[in-house]
Amino acid sequence: MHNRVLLIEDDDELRELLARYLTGQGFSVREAANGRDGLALALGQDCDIAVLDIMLPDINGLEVLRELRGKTHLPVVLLTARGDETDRIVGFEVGADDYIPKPCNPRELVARLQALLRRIAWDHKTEVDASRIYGDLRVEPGQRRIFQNDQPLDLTATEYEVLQVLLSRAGSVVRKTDLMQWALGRRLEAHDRTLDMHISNLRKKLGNDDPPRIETVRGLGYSYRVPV
Amino acid sequence: MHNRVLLIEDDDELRELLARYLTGQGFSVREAANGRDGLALALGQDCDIAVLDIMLPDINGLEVLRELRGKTHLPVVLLTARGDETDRIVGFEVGADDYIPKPCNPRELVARLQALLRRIAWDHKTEVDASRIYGDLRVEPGQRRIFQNDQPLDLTATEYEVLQVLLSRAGSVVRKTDLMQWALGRRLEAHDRTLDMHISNLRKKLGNDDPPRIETVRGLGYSYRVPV
DNA sequence: AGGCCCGTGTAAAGCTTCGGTAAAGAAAAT
DNA sequence: ATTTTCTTTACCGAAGCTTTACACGGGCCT
Repeated sequence: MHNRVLLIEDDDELRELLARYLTGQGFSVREAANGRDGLALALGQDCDIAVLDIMLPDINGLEVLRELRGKTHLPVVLLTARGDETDRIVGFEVGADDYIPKPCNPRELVARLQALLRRIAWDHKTEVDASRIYGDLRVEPGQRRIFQNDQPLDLTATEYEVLQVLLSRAGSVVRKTDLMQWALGRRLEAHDRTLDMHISNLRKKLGNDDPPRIETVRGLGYSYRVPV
Repeated sequence: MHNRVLLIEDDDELRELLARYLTGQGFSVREAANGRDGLALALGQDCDIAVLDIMLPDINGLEVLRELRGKTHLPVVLLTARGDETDRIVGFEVGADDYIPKPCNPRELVARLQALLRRIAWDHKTEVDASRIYGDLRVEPGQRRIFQNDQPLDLTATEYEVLQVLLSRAGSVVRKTDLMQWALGRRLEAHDRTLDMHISNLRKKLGNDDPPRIETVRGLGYSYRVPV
């Protein structure tokens, strides 16, 4: 639940289909349409697992993977054309953790992502557990705690999720419907004020600064003000 | 290198073919032609990874896997009939790490085995049998005992498992469902309070300190407070 | 400008789910 | 058979999620 997937796939239609499906399954998805962007995002520490198409317009997927492996152990699932055995084998050799042939079944993709994440959880301590810092806040995913100037904030489970999502996208606007899906795991229905309440409570716990750390973007959602 | 693979497959021809190929690739192979033998070998601690056919003459492969998961985290690659999607998804849910459709390409099998082993090698650093110390507690896996200030705690088998899992992840939150699976060897069903009871008893035996050594993370699980 | 609608902030109340633990029953070990 | 351990049942209190209600304010229309 609440894992962050990076989707590197140039086919817009497929990418958006998968993104929608993964989001519906509780993943927080970020997307890249080419190798360069994908690589940048993957190195940005803001995802737990990557799905990487081999056929990309700029850099070859395998090259992206090789590049990535020089710097991180981020788990990677390759998307390959069905039957292209060579790519597969090379992919594994370069350090992929899994591959799925295209056209792929989304349910299977989810199952594989979860199997991989579970295996990592068992074996312990990878990037998934690494702490992330945003200004005076520090997120400790292992403890599921967030510290402000090294003082743990007393957050409820939901508040932790909401804030963690906002932080992982610090500086950009998170739409309410997405925030709902990622942090609460369900659809935003009309007249549902739940999210507003959690935001309100979070602001209180973060200290009601001016300007507020969590900015309201009317009609859209919220955004954590990027720390200097 | 020289990893030990357990091959559980009833088709003699296929099994021997794979065995020969894997051996040629530098694996040390042991074989089982049915679920019962396979299970016994898998629990014998003498292998690093297992390849498990779903269709077996005696016990269903998924059943073998479920049984196995109660006791060990041994990585398992499932062999399934091509296209049988249900088996796959169920397989992942029961805790498989990967699957390959039959008829399978041996090169791909090797690639997948190696990807899995590599992932584990990265993540896995701790030795299994060494005693570990957490503050005033000392875990002796050999004796299956835990000492507090060099006094052995009088724990039951289950309590030992629960505490040992919590300790091995000290400082991180362990989800109830995982704790159940790892320590009790079965799935957490709704309204099952067994785990809560063991925690309650453990707290009593550890001395009901304040703040408690075993913290409750509401809605998620428990976490052993990391000693200073 | 005035009025209206809609989205938002937040206090307070309602309600559900979750967790602690005692006690009883079932199962396993001795 | 007896003891130990594990599981189930039941009850309670508390945590925290959601709903309700009302207030505020911006944007838009006339």
